[in-house]
Amino acid sequence: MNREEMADVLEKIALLLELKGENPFKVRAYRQGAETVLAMEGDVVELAKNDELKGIKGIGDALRDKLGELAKMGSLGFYENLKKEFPETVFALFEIQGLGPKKIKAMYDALGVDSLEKLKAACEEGKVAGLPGFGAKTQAKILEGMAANEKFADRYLYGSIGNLVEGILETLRLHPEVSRVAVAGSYRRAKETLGDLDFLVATKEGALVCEDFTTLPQVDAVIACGDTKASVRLKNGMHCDLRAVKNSEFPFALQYFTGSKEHNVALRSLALKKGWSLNEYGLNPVDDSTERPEVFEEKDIYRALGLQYIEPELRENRGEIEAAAENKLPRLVELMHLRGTFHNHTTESDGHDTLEGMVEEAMELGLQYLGISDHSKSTAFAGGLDEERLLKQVATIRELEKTLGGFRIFAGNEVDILMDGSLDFADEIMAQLDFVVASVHNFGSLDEAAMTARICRAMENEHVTMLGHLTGRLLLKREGYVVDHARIIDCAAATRTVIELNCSPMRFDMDWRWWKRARDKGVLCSINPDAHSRARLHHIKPGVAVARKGWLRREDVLNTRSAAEIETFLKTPKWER
DNA sequence: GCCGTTTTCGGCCCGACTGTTTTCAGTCG
Repeated sequence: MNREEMADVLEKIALLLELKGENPFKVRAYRQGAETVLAMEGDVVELAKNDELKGIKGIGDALRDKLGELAKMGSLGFYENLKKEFPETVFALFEIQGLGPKKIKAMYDALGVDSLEKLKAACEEGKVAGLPGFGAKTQAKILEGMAANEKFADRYLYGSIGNLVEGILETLRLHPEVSRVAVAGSYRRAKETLGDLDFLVATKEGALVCEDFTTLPQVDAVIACGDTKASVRLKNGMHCDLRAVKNSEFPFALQYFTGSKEHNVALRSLALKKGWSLNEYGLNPVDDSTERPEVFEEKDIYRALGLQYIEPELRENRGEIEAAAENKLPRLVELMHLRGTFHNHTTESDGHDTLEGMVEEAMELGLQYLGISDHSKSTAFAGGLDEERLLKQVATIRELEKTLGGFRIFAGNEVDILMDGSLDFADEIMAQLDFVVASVHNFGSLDEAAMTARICRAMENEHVTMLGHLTGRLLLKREGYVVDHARIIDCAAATRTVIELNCSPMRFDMDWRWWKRARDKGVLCSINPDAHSRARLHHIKPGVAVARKGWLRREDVLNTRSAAEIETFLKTPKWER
């Protein structure tokens, strides 16, 4: 039983109680509890075992007992009983956009719908449209939602599985028969969503390492296990492969299994032109006239082909091979370059941690400054601040900052962009802030022209420092607003507005595919975690990887600048930045 | 089920949007 599994049980209880029509506040207490378990400090499993959760906000007597039972016994009687009332397959129904507990319950009671299969059949037979409160449009929306889910099926968020990957890597590294270890595939390329995981080891004992791999605690089921390859399904449902190769083959296998397919095809055809045949085992001369190059690491393969080393994040065949041939690859930004970060929430709006807690974590991360931007008043569901609370928060920040020995807190706000592109606060209020993140949170169904114009109008405001989560997308869940990226980038360049790379794992918004264009137009990026808890400040790490994927260099990222440089930047009139 | 400088009961974030209705229920954020 680990932290994630404990949180998952509470989350599932919340769903089942909802389905039973329980008091919505009780449901929320369980959901809140799941959040708390995920975000809280310390070893929550150990604390629960020893009944030391007293005083944790959001965990009361009932949840404390249940978490204790879970940690000690590995299961929870209350949950097991609850599960008996509905088949396991109902959980999948909640994943469909537009379906909530009431509708699911109505279909369950009237039609016996308790799985995706039965839901699909009921919709296709037109039975759903006939239920009271349902209609033809609802039925069509459900089918649409199911199609979207099938499209996204079995994919996972890059930013959410870092710990899982590190854990597996660590175990493989410790194996006595393993000399080299790497994670390859789309994870290594920092793709925002992943279908599976690929690990690679160099070993002389392939069969043994493969066998041991299948017994990792993260493994749920073994699909295949041979001398050079093992395939498993992990406990989170992810498909995961291990490849075992000889040490001399390792660089070739790493290059090959990192991909992308498109990059590899282009690379192999380049190799052929130079008289080599490249595959996952080696670089071989097509005829006997050429001598075999010495290859010890991946870099040597690229060198042998007359290329600069291409960082994994760039391997999408989007111009990186041509750039490498001309020695024109960018020197990419690195995590150690970050000096601070903007766009973070506190308990003043919908964050889970206090201002002090967030600052403490930022200091722990080695940052020099932190930007605080809670929600503005229009985002009422998130406890958005009105003018009075905002200015009070600014005063609190100024006072706290004096006690921090030079650590800077920049006082800002995530100000709502209203329907017409005007902003949630008047200019004279925003003028009292150090920075403003302007974001869209509603009217997501505006058409492309209206949404683009709305966002551009917001950027034209002199107080808007940066644009938050450009498309509002939620990866694997919801497409973003339809916007004209090119026009917005042009507008950002013209108005000297920074664009955020929101590195919440479900966002990574603006998308990496647009950053090179923005960079070339002189638009600055801010790598922002949009952290709603101190733990989520750590998302700047996958954020940097995705920024690298967008070809961004240190100088393209605002928050690689020192606190003093930021101070100057923010004090300079926007149009002169 | 949680919480408390109105503290052991009675609140608990609430507005927009959609599709179903003819004034509202369900979902989302």
